[in-house]
Amino acid sequence: MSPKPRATDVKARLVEAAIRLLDDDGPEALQARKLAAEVGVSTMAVYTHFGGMAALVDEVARAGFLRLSAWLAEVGETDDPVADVFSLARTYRQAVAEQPQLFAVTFGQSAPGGKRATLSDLTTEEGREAAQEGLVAFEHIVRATERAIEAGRFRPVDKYQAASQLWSALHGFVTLEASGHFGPGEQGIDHILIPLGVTLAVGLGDTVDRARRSAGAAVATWRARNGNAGQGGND
Amino acid sequence: MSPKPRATDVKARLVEAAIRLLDDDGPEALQARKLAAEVGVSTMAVYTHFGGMAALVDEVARAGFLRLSAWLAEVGETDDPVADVFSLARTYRQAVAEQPQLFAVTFGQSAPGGKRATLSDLTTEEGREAAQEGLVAFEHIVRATERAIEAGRFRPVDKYQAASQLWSALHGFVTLEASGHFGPGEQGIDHILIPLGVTLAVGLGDTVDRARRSAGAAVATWRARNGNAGQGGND
DNA sequence: CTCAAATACATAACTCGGTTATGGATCCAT
DNA sequence: ATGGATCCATAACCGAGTTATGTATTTGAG
Repeated sequence: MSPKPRATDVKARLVEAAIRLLDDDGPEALQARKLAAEVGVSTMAVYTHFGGMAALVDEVARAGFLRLSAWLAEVGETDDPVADVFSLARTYRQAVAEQPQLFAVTFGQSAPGGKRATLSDLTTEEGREAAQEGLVAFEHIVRATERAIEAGRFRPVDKYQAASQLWSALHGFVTLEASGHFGPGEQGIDHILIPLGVTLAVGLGDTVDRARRSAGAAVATWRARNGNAGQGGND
Repeated sequence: MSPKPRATDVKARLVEAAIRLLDDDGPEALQARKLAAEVGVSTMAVYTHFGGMAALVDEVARAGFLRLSAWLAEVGETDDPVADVFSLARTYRQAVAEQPQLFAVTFGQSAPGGKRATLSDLTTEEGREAAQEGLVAFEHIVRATERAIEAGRFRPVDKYQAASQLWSALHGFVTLEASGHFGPGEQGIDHILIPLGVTLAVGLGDTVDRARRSAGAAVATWRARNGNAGQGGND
């Protein structure tokens, strides 16, 4: 009745191979034949486990969100919620910068086959799950925003509304930076992202002075945690 | 020596058909055979005029930027530069909302074949031209920002830097909205985009009061120009 | 322990879509 | 008019997703 499938890990290995090949060789590496060869199985494995390439790609997208959520979760909370917002932004950006191909898929910018119109009308079940994971990542921003409001740094507006503003700005920056605007390396961070964060914080109610100090605190935290590289670093 | 090619318009007709089919049938309609059939030629026309589908798609992307630039140019300038920023944002959003498929291609979110890693390493000549057109669209935002600084509404920061902040936020909002977040219809505009604009304006130096008035003025201008629909409009 | 059902997967063929090879028709300059 | 180049129709090629089919292996039941 319920012949539990053998505990092989072919499914997981396919996704792992997909992510690895994706970052190494670009989106065109996301091919059933290549992945199957990499894992050492036939292309049929893709269909028994996923039903098709689309679902496998959605699973890769979901993996991106999961990785992002995990990374954002590591940021943690300090007693300066605005600094935490900056840290979340820096982390979000770093994740995308380190695995641009993966997040291009995750954000639907590079769907092999040109599918995926909007996140709302996703076809596969895996796709809907991926969208859910995206909301989990968003929750981290909501939390920090909420604390900033509670701390009196932001005006008492709806936290989801304020968080959506921050998310829009952050996501837009990351997207445009990944597209090549704002120059290579860390340029965009100093010239655009941090000033953008200050602008938003001030616009949401913080003072210029406190916002700048929080930005500086986040930078210090970042350097302490990731080494003070990134000066001449080309990523 | 210079056998000027016959003045047929097959090339333009192919791009037009691509845009039309794209909006009607989605990205999967961007196929050499479908386009050729639509125009009434063979697939070879794609290769004589573009060299391949990739270049044709880049031309479609460029058409999106051109359309966006043209639309933004129509906004014009009033004596309230901050209101003009709101109007530009509203227009930018509207263009994407009306032709989401086109701009998904333009912004590289839906490249048939899964190409296009970053805008910086575009392969085809058309692709580079498309990127150039994107900068033209950006210039409209720079102009309005510059005038806002000159008018004393924004602090005297670098206009490109300030405009990049606005652009990031705007582009992020539009992208996320097109992905289905912020709900359908005009919801996102009232709940997120306009508050986001106020936040940014205030953060850049404007007062809350003046920023809100400018937002209101832009809304009034928009309604006057496009009819006061959009109340229950589902786009 | 045996057996039936279901799962996992190999092999190979099918389909669709981008691309290329080839040849003919048309247009322009000389 | 004629040579060369462009445009494009026909048809074949090729890569990649998918499907058809068969087999082995695992699982649960008796």
